[in-house]
Amino acid sequence: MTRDPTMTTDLSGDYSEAPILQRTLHDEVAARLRDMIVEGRIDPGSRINEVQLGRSLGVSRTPLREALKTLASEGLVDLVRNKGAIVRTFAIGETLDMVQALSAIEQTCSRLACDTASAEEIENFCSLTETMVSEYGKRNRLAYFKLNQQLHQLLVDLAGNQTLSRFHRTTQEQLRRVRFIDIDKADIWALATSQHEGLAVAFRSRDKSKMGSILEDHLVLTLQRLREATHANEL
Amino acid sequence: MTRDPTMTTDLSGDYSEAPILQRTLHDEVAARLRDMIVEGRIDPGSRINEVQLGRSLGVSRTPLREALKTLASEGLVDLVRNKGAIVRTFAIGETLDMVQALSAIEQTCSRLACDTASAEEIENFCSLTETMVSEYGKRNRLAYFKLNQQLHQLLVDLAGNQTLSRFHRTTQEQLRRVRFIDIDKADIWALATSQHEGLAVAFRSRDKSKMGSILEDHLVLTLQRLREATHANEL
DNA sequence: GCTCTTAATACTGTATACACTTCAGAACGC
DNA sequence: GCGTTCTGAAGTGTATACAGTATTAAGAGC
Repeated sequence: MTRDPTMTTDLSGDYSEAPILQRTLHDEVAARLRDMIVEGRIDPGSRINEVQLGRSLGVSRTPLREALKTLASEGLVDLVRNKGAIVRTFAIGETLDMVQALSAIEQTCSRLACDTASAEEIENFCSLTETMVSEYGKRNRLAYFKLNQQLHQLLVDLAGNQTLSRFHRTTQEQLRRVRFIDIDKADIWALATSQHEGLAVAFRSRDKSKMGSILEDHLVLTLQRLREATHANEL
Repeated sequence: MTRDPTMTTDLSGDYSEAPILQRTLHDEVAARLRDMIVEGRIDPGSRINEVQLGRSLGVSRTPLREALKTLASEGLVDLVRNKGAIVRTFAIGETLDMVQALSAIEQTCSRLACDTASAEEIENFCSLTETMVSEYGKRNRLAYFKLNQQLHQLLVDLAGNQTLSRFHRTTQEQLRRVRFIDIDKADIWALATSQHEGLAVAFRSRDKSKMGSILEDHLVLTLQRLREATHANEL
């Protein structure tokens, strides 16, 4: 018996699924590094000095190196033999690729979700949309942004395909790097919001092709926004 | 100057892009492990003993653990604190998810490729298809199988979206685990082959919707095949 | 002054050592 | 006999040590 028996009896109800989340050091380090890279606190293209970074994080090289392997798999750094980890520079093209990929997943999933989602789930989606619209009404960018991301992910999740959900999640995560280039112009913001409203309506009537075309429009809008932003502000 | 000058002058032509491929130990180990898992040489669900496996591979725990982090990111193993790496068991549902995801990518990419691929590239695709069909004529399963995989990947690559290509590649790689469940029945094999022929024709005329519907049929066929196979042979 | 060579330094790649957790079985009480 | 506690072994998590490679700077030759 590894746990305190009193605890065990306390939990004897049905709490067995509690995740508890005991992170290891390399997990923690990976998370920290991910943030640092994504938020641009480490220059893209720069090499990562393991001893230096390890010291600043207060860990030895071992968990740090393990974390770097994870980040490499996620495409955030490149690993070069005898040079170590190099923070990956995202070409504009790659960003557009990622956005396009996200949209492709969402379009596929919207079709699937029309078949598989329960009425309750769809209502949930719609009410979340409403919340977002109301945040738009208040011009609350941060709340809007978070809800927006949540909605896109929810749409994908409702298709019930774990593989696609995972891919969508990691890609979206990586895009945090460029997400500060966000809704600049009021008219574009308004348009995006109305698209979301349309999406919810189409979802409620399980209209696959309508959802598809709205998402396609949404993609075009995003790409355009990105291209404009990147002209001024080279990544 | 790090290299022997005579070498440098020898290479002064235009060989600078040679990949050379100096793998590190953890890369090598990751590749080996990937194969072992994918080919079922390590039982799904079993824990991986680091010292034991390291000894059998002739490496210390350090590169082995680093390799495991990579495999974990790829979803081949789960990492549990104080228990180490556990070979992931693929539920049937997850396999179906992956197949569906692959098809979704392919459908999206076929549409994109119709716009972006050059005539030459399309011809290349068509001739590869012909090669595969001729292998089908000889009932050469292995060659057929390889070409089949190549064709699917090529179609995706022709869309020119790195993100989608990468995802397609890793997912296909993971599916090697269940690919031994392959074309059992002659009629299904014939049907799949004819679908490929149709795909090439449609691609030549850049007929997006035709390609989409063929790929959808192809998916249905694959799913059906998988379901039948998995009924008999539980994974 | 410039280039090439060479030596020293810094840093990565790998192995080993130590600490802590988990698990299994023995010892013990009842 | 059954359950509980303790103890030891086994194994993972992390830190450190060592080896080999790249890079920088100094020096020699011209």
